[in-house]
Amino acid sequence: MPDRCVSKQTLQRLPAYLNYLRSPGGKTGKNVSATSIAEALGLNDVVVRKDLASVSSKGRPKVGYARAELIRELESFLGYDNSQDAILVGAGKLGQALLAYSGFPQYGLNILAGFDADPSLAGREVAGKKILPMDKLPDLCRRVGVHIGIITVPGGQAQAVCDQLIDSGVLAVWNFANAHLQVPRGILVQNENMAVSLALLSNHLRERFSTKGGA
Amino acid sequence: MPDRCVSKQTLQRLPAYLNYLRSPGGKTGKNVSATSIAEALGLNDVVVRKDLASVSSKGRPKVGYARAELIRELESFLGYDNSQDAILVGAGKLGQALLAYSGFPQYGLNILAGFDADPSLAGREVAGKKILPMDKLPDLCRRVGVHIGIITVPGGQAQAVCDQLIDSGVLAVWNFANAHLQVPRGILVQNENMAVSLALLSNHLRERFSTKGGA
DNA sequence: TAGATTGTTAATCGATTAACAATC
DNA sequence: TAGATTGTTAATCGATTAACAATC
Repeated sequence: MPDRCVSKQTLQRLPAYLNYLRSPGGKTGKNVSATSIAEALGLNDVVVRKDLASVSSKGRPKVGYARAELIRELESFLGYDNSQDAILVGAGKLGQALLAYSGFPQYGLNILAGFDADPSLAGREVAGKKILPMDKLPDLCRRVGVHIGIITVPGGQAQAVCDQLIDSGVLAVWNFANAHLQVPRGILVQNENMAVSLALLSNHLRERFSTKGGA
Repeated sequence: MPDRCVSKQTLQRLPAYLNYLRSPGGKTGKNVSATSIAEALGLNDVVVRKDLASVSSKGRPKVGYARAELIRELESFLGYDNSQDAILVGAGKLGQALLAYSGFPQYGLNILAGFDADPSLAGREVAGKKILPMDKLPDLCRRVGVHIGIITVPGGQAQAVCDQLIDSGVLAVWNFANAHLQVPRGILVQNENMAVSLALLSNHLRERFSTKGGA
């Protein structure tokens, strides 16, 4: 069995491999080599080979990997074939967009419901998903065994919501709020931080212009 | 003047420092030390000190940094005080949510308009922002000098949209589509890839349960 | 002064890359 | 067989951490 413990870097590249293998744009033979994936994605081929080795052990010299099987192995490794239940807190614009996004099941995420502190939102539905009042949260989480919580509240409320989620049994938090969340050991916070992305974009533009102007 | 060329890792941490300094939760003295920031965010203090040194040179032994000035320096370094124009392509659910998001100006991003290939969307407004047909894109970008393009179309269309953006003068692409984009040298693609985040969440849960079950 | 804090220089760690042996 | 491709072992690179000197 391949090693289940991979580096964060590897884990971040695996979805790109899967995406490439699924895309109709790529080469369409029965087999696919790490080398060709590397070339298509602009990566070093040894990196790809090492990454694939942690997901599959079916690579054959000269032949490569069986495309269909590698896809299945990646999907399984990434948990796409084993859906996890999640709940979302904060049914504002972003929260509703996520509730309505139909692509998550494909990635093994099943959002059961949204929660919001605003009582006027309670009872509404977004894309067939109920928005419930906050006091229903602990019960639902514990009863169903929800382990993933999605935070889409304003930054100031994020920590309180996070604490509540963890109290209710959540083990992994997907945080869209611009806040640093304090959590106990063993709980994962995955920040989807737009401010970080924007900083990288802005820095790229500044560097480009300063280079052009300077040299 | 502090060094303008910082590592990607540093750049990713700077917004967290700024966020912490702005937050009312933190200590509220006139001065703030790298050590205290490090402690609050769970980072090594030398990392924070090195990061801050690339943004400011006003740190004083025993005293630390003047909070207000450090905030200004971070904002300036991150480009929050120097807004960049952007356009968005793909006015579906996610696209509309981003168009409507009122927090971007705070981060120096100003979305001028949305574009969509669907003619039935053209002419609509979302939060005061026009949705325009695709054929208006090149002209607007060039006329205004837009350098940032946001892609929120389905994966299959992302590369074509990306090419069009670059043709129209865009230098940095913020890609929300699940697709690997091929771009010429000098163009930045910043992927906001939900699949990657979900992979990290899913992996955490798997590891937690396998550890619990195994040992 | 004494001690907290800064900034720097050296050591450690981990990831990437390069070189190579194994194999279909 | 020959050559493409895999997987592994060693070398390189960069980031983090540790140790230390400087200073208000």
